[in-house]
Order: sequence, then structure tokens, then C-alpha cells
Amino acid sequence: MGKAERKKQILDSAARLFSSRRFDEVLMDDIAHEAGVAKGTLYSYFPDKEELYFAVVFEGLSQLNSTLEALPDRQMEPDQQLREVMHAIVAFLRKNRFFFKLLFMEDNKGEGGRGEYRRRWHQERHHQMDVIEAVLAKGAESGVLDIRCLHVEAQILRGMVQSVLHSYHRGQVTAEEMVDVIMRVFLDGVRVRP
Amino acid sequence: MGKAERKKQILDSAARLFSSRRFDEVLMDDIAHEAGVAKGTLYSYFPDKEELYFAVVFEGLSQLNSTLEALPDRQMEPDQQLREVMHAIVAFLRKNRFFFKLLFMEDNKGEGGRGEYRRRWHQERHHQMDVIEAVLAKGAESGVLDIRCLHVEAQILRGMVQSVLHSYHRGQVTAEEMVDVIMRVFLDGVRVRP
Amino acid sequence: MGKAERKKQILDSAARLFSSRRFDEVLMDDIAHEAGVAKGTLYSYFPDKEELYFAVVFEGLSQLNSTLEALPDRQMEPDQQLREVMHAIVAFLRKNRFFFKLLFMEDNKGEGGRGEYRRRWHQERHHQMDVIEAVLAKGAESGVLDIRCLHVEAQILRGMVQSVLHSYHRGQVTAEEMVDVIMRVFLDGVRVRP
Amino acid sequence: MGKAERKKQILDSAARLFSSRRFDEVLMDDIAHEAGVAKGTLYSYFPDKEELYFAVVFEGLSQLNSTLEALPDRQMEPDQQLREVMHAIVAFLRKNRFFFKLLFMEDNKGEGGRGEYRRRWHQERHHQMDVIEAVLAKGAESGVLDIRCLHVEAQILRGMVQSVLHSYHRGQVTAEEMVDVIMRVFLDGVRVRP
DNA sequence: GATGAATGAGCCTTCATTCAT
DNA sequence: GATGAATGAAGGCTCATTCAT
Repeated sequence: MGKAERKKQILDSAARLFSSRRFDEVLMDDIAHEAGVAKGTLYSYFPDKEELYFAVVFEGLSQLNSTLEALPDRQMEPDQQLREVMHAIVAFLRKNRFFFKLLFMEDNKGEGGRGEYRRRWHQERHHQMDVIEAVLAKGAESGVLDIRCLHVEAQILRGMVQSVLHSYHRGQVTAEEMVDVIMRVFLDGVRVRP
Repeated sequence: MGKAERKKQILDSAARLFSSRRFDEVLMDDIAHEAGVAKGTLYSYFPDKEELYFAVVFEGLSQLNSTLEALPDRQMEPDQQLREVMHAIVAFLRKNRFFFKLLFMEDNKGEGGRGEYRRRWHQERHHQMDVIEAVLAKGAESGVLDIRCLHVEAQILRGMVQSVLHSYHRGQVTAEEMVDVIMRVFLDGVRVRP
Repeated sequence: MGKAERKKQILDSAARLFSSRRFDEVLMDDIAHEAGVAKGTLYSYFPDKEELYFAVVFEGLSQLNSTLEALPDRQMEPDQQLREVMHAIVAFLRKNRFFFKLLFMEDNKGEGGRGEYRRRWHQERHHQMDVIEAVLAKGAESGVLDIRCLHVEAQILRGMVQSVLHSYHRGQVTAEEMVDVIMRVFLDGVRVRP
Repeated sequence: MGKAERKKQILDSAARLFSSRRFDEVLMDDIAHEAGVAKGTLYSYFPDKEELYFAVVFEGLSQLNSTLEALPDRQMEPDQQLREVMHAIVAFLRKNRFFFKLLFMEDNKGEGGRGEYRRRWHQERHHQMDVIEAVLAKGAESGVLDIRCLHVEAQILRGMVQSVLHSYHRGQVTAEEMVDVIMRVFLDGVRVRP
């Protein structure tokens, strides 16, 4: 079997487990078993449990970033473009349910631990926010969106994505429907206008 | 020293530590040291580390719930009432920064682990959502809010609180200002209307 | 039980085991069992197996050095004084059979491994050779001994001690008898003179 | 490549490594790398690591024994003959620096471990001592040497060889010079005679 | 009741050994 | 026969938990 293939297999199994149990509740034995390899094999792909964990996290993050970067920069209305970005994120996180959990687990983690990784995490995570912020900024410039504090509105959007995914995750709701909800509330709010 | 006092001291120390490091990175020694008691003492207040952890989590959750229940049920416009509820939540989480992290960590945790606690967690957490949903429902009934799927809009609000706290956490922003942002976006959205 | 007492107990047990089996053949479990403590206890006295090993070695070495330093500096013939030093060494090594083996094992170890310890070993070991060399030098000055290369003659003496202990170790020979042999051969050689 | 040639290559590499690091610090990987073969290959020449180690040790020992056996039995004065034997030993150990260490490491090893090998080791080692003892005995018979306890004097000689090699090992001293020192001290001692 | 030294179950990690290529 | 990726037994070490003081 190809090395890359096997590495992917391990990362997937680890993602599955790490996303549903605490770090200390996931045994290297479990991961090995889930991946269908011997425990020792894990160590020829990752130096230790900690690194495997971070590899899982960063693997997901860069896939998400790649997805966003691959988005065509077609000319379109800012709200249309925002919808596209949202759709890409929501679709990705729906397909990668395990990563979804890890993503928000990491987001809420304290500053303790390996500063090295915290730093890299925030950096990569910013990349994403940048994409969102860029669209919002364009909308603001063209007078379509009322953005008061770019960073905060972008974060709010992120929070909405998280909570919508959270509340719909067990249902049979499509990505489109989720995006509809997000766009409606974010763009127009819930207040009935006279 | 009063037993209750000491117990509180332990819970606080544990909250501080659990909110900034992984469960397995927080040692009973650390907690004891932080709380200024001997390790063995922890065990006369809590049966084991796991229970201490859940005690911390549920302690925070019930305080938040108490805060919400204590809210006077004065007659007022639904949006005013929503603002009050939001303010109570935001103010509480600002004051209990450690619990804020734990709260959202737990929210994003998988289904693994002690089902017993997961169940109780969701139940208590629901209590909170119920308060929010009640206000939203009232607003919908009175024709002021356009609520399509109560549960989802409530979750969105929750996500917004989380992300606003997240993005403002290091700044010198008041709870009022945070609520302003949340209310503005949630009620009216960011689209500029002609 | 006193901490020092327990530490001594561990060092002794470890010495006993390390002197009769390869490092990797001695399990921490074995040492704990031999010392009558739990495995974990070992780690509150020594940071790891390696350090415990070196502690054993250096403990022996400093005891030997102390013994030599405690030797009175009475005025006496160089050969008498040499005999005293030899006797002290031989007696010590007879009483500390386990250390005897470790001592010479370490002497013949390669340069690999923690340079830190190799350095310290050679330094402490030198201390001993210095004592021997001092006596030989005095003998040379007073014209009693024909020393051509102080360092080498001292080493030879050391080699003789080792081999005499080695060959007599299972017998019922006293330290005095061993020293007699050493002194006879070292001072006069085995050639019959006309 | 010839099998014998490759086996020699492996033994040499192993000797080099085993003589400078602890058994457990020498990995089969290291040996394979040093010998320029794959790890698996080691196992087609030696059943396991332990056996490879003993093969190294016994290989050295039999070479030394062969060297001694090859010594011509010419008629000569006992001290001359002793000098020849010493020279053979010293020269061999100088040329086989790695084995020199292993030799004395093994000598000082405890009784633990595979009794099988310990027994064989002592037996083979005795062979050597026998050669030395034979010469000493001849010297004693012819009244040239004052041997009191054949076995012990032989051991002393062995200790002297070890320590002289030890102290001179980094210098540029010839085997002849080493033997000179040994013979001088062993035969005549260091006491100045009136 | 509080303490913290001692305990030992449990898990991460290593590395000798195997075997499919 | 040679190779080196995969294996998994074994052991060092940690740390939650206990209990004698």
C-alpha cells in the first residue's frame, strides 16, 4: 500500500477518534486498531501521540483553507460571493464532521500547551477569517453591507456557521438550506420590518 | 475554614486550570497546589478527577442558569427582553472567563465518554436555550420577530455570543457594547437597506 | 522510614542487580521488588533508570574516595604507606563486592553515552589515582622506588588490585593476604635473584 | 559477495559498536547501517542480537587464542618466552582495540545471564591463562621465577596487561614498550635494591 | 480532618524480529 | 538472498488514588 494512502488512513482514524473522545481517552491502540495497522506503525508516520493529534488538526485546517483558496474569483455581487464562501465552508464541514468538532474544540482551547502549535493554529485559522473579511470588506466598500468592525462581524459569521452546523447536524438538512439560514439572519436579521 | 468555602476554592482553581489545558495536562497536584490544599484533600470533596471536572462544569452551568432565572419577568418589548437576557449571559461569561471556555469546550465535545454526564449536560444546557427560545417565541407571536425555526435561531444567537466574546475577549469592551453588536446583527442584519 | 534510609536501600538493591546483570536485563520492577518498594517510589528518589544507575556508580566511587581521604597521613616508610592505601582499597572492594564489579565495568566502558557522566567518572576516578600516585612519588623522591612513569605504574597497581580481587574473590582469602601478594609482586617482582 | 566476507564485516561492525556503547544502546539498525547491509540480513547470519553479541566476543577470543597457539615453542629462557607471549597478547589487543574493551567488559560481568555462555567464556578464557601459567610454571621449575600461587600470579599479569593498555591506549607507544614496562615490573618490581 | 509519601494500574513508546516483495 | 516496512511484546514512566500519620 502507498505510504501516503496509509498515512491518510491513520489521520482519518485518528480524526474520528479524537473528535469524539478526550485526548487522554483515545489510546494509540485504539487508533492503530481503527486504522487497521499495528501500534508501532503509527510511530513510523508520526513521532508521537501529540504530533499525530496536531497533524490531524492541521490536516483538516489546510484542507479547508485549500477549499477556500480554490474558490473562483468571479465577478459577482458581494452577497452572492459571501454565499459562495459560506457554502464552501459549510459543505466542507458537513463532509468532515470529525474535523468540524476538532476545529471548534481547538478554537476554544486555552493558551496553555505548546505555544508553537497555538501560534501556528491561530495563523492558519486567520487565513480563513481573511477570506471572509475580504468579502465583507468588498461589500462594505460597495455600500451593500454595513460593516462596523470587520473583524467582529467576520467572527460572528463564523459563530453562526458553527451553531447552525451544530443544531442541524443530526438532521437531513442540505448545505444549501444551512447557508440560506445563515445568509438570511446575517444579512437581514430576524426583526420584522414594517 | 468553612467546608463550602474550601470547596469553592477548589472548584475555582480547577476551573482556572481545566479551562486552559487539556484534561490530561491538568494534574491533581496542580489543582491542589493552585487551591492551596494537599492533594488528598481534593478527594474528601470530590470522588475523583472526572467528577471534579464535571462538578466544575455543572457548577458554572447552574450559576448561569440561576442568573437567567433570576431575571425579572417585567413586561417589556420582546427585543428589550432579549437584550436583557443577552446582557445577563454576556456579563456572566465575561466575569467567568474560565467557565466561558469550558462551556464551549463541552458544547463541542463528542458523544463519547460518560453518557450519564452528556445527558445531564445537554439537559441543563437546554434550560438556557429554553429561556432564549421563550423570548424569541414571544417576539414571533407578537409579530415583531421573524422566527422560522425557533431552535435554530436560538442556536445562532448562542453562536454569536460565543464569537463576540471570543473576538473581544482581550479588549476593553464592555458587556453593553458586546450586546449592542449582537442585537444589531441578530435583529437587523448587516445589509444596508435602501 | 527515613528518606535517606530508603534511598540507601534502593541504591543497594540497584547495585546488587546492576552488578550482576546487563543494564537492560535489570528491570525497574526488579529493583523495586528487591528494595521492597513500589516501582513508582523509585522515581521519587531518582529521575530515571539511567540516573539511578549513575547514582549507584558514583555513590560507590565517593565512598571509596572518602575511605582513602580518611587515611591518616602518619609519617611512615613509603612502602608501608603504600601498603596502607592498598589495604584500604582492597578492604573496601571486598566489602562492596557489587561495587567492585560496577567499578571495573565502568572503567572499561567506551566513550559513547552521556559525556557528562564519562567526564565526571574520569574526574572522580582520578582522585583515587592521585592518592596512589602521591605515595609512589614520595617513594621515588626518597629513592626507595624506581618509578619511571608515575601514571603508568599507578595504573599497573590498579590493574593488580583488580586481578587479585578477581582471582581470589570466591576464596576465603583475607584482605591482608591479598595486599601481601600485591606488594610482593609490585615491589620486588617474581624473578628470583641470585 | 562472499558469505564469510560479509559475516566478518558484520562481526567487525558489531564489535566496534558493542565496545563503545551498552548492549541496549546498540541497535540492530545501527549494526546493519555500520555494516552496510539491511537489518534483515543480520538475521541470516545470526539468530538474534544476543547471539550476535556472543559471536563477536567469541570471535575475538578465539583469534587471540589462535595467536597464542601459533607461537613457536622454541627453546628459550622462561623470561624470554614470557616476553613473547606478552608481546603476542599486547600486539593483538592493540590491533583489536574494540575487542580489548569487550574482553575486559566480559571479564567483569556478573554471573547472571545465559549460564551457557558464561561457562564457555570462562573455559575459553582459561585457555589463555593456561598458556601464561605454563610459561610461569616452567620458569618456576627451572628456578628462575618465584611463583607462589600460579593462578594468582597469572591473573596479576593479566591485570597488568589490561592496565598498561588502558593507560597507554591513546598515546603513540609501541607494543614493545608496553611489554618492557610489564616485564620490568612483573619480573623485578619497582623497589630500588641497594 | 488534612497531609503527602507510597502505590501500582495503565499507557506510550521502543526496537528486536519477521516476512512479503 | 537481500530488503526494510510492519509488527507487537515488553518495559519505562506517569499520575490518580490511597492511607498511615
